Amino acid sequence: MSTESLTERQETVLALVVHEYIEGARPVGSKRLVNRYSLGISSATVRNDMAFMTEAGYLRQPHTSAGRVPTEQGYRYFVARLLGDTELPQSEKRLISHQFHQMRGDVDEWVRLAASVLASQSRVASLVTTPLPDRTVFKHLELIGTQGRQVLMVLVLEGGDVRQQMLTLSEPIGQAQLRQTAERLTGACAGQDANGVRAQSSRFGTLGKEIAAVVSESLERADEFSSGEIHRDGLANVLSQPEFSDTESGRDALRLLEERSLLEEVLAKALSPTIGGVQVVIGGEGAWEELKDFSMVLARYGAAGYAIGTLGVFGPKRMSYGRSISAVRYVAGLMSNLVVEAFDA
Amino acid sequence: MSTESLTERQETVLALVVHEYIEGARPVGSKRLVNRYSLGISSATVRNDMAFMTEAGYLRQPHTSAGRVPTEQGYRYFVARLLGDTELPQSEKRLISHQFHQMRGDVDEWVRLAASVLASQSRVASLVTTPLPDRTVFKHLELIGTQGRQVLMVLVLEGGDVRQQMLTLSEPIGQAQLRQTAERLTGACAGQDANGVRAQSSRFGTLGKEIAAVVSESLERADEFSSGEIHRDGLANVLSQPEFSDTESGRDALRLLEERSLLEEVLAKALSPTIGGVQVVIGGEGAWEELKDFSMVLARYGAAGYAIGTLGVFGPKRMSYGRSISAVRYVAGLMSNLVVEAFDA
DNA sequence: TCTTAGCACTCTCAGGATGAGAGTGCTAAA
DNA sequence: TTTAGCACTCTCATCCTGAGAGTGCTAAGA
Repeated sequence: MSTESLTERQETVLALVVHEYIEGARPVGSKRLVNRYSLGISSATVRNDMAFMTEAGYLRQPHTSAGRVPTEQGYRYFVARLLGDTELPQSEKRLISHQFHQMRGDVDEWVRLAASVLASQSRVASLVTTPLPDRTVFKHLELIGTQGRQVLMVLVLEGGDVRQQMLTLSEPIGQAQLRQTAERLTGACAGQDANGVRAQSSRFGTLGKEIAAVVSESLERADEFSSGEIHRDGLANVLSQPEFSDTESGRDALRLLEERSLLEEVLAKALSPTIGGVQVVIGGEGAWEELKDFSMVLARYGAAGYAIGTLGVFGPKRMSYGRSISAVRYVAGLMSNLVVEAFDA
Repeated sequence: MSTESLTERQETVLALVVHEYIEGARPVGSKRLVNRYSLGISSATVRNDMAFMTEAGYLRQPHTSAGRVPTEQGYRYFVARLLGDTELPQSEKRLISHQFHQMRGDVDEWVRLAASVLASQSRVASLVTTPLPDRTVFKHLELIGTQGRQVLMVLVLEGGDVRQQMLTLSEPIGQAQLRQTAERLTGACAGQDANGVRAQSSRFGTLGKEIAAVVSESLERADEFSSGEIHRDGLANVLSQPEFSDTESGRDALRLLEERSLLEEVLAKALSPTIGGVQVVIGGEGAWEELKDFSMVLARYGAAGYAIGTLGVFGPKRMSYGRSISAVRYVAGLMSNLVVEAFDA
């Protein structure tokens, strides 16, 4: 686990091992490397470098007399220092951008398309959460009586998000009074967050207080980090990866992808709350034992003051980081534009 | 493929073959049967019956001198005539019902729980769509200006469903006029469906006509059978089934489960629009070639005049139909109650 | 007429043996 | 420092083989 740095030649070898292993999914040997890439050195020299890097923790041998496989440390070094700034080819970008412009639908449709694009570009599984307002601010309230004491509350948030909720009032109230109360609340609380609404609460009558309590609670609930619905796509891609060909591990991979709570935790903790920048989580980074065989490439999208969501890909550690990173970066950019466009004039 | 009926003894044998094959996942032989179940006949007799039923199309031999496996026809006969009315054990019912009552959340949470329960009960994958109003009737409209010509339209439907949509008007309009128009439209169109709204349209001014067009279009869109979001759970269960242990077929299964359009088609066509009653789709029933290795057990839930959704399970033809049917029936019942409760006083 | 014991035959599948291929570390020479 | 050469190791696809389970058929029994 020493962090001594590598010579230029060693870096080349490391990069080739990572590349070759990602392509071929089997341990990479010295001879294979010199045969396929005409680097000007012999296999014995490569062997020496490999031995050094194995000692230093960048490579690993599955068994004596097998080729080398990158360790997590090796992948990290590769991603951080050897993988240049990758970009999707122009043609791909145009194609994707076209698909996004083709579509004029609701948020769910964007999310679905983003997940689909990420999955097909990265060739692993993808995750996209629906965007949620980053600071939940009240904008408008509507109360609609149904029958008896049952009332439908429609809460419009800054940024255009809408929530509906059924309330049971302590006594039946007519539509006229409901409307009046809703207008009063809207007038007094527009632009406030949960605490602001609570602060205004004393100004209202019984019904107003009752409603204000529900509203502030709802605003508060939204403020806790809840990632919204998580859309997945490309699950089948993960099963194509040879490391998950045996039933056991394939099932494990799927189980992780289905487990909402784990994913939410990773999305929340691994990503800095700022937008822009792609985060690579390799083998759980020591924090998540369950993820030790997996990597994720994640990014936030949206814009501060509007709404924020998360998207990314999930696959084996042996994934094409270049492809994944560039796809995630590009799609996050597109989605951010959409969020801003949709909520702006 | 003759449909001659079977003797009582043959039915017993068929039922046992189906049962044994579902449990053990390997072809069922005559000796095995007489050893494990003390039916009062010899293996030779069983062999004769098996030979007859193979001829008649209920059973199949994977190869000469292997045991028998039920055909689709065999499964259908079993489900229709031999599988009695199955019910979940009381203890399970209580447990599930408890989970549902525990939860006081929004529709998405119900859907998630239903999918989770179905998956764990049936031990295959589950699907649950969000409930949608069965006839889309306008109830209330709200227009909220944001900036410039951009307006957020909030459309409340009978039954409590809410949709939001961004509009770009042909010219900027102040909030006061927006509000007035919304009120006028609400007054004139409450209780109408898409055509009703269109019929009223001539009574409004320019802005009113513009909005009414969007509203009626939105109502219409909802009326086409769109199944809403499809929630899945228990995908990993499917991979545990031995028939999907090899990579190829497991991936196929997942791909089908991910394919929204196919699932929507099946849910729409296979199910009668009435609620109550569980439908079993075995091997695609000739209509869907892709589903020839799979079975689904489906039901609608909700209530006419409120909202309707679909739920069910998806697995190999060799699935426990008894368990699946009883789980689907019970969960559909619970969900129907929830829908009615939520939208009633 | 229906059932069953017996028999010869078939087919699968798990387990063991084997050899080719790929890779390694080490040593000694350039 | 690099490299050619060598002896050694480990995997993996392939082949072989025998046990086990199952079948259909025939002839005898109820």
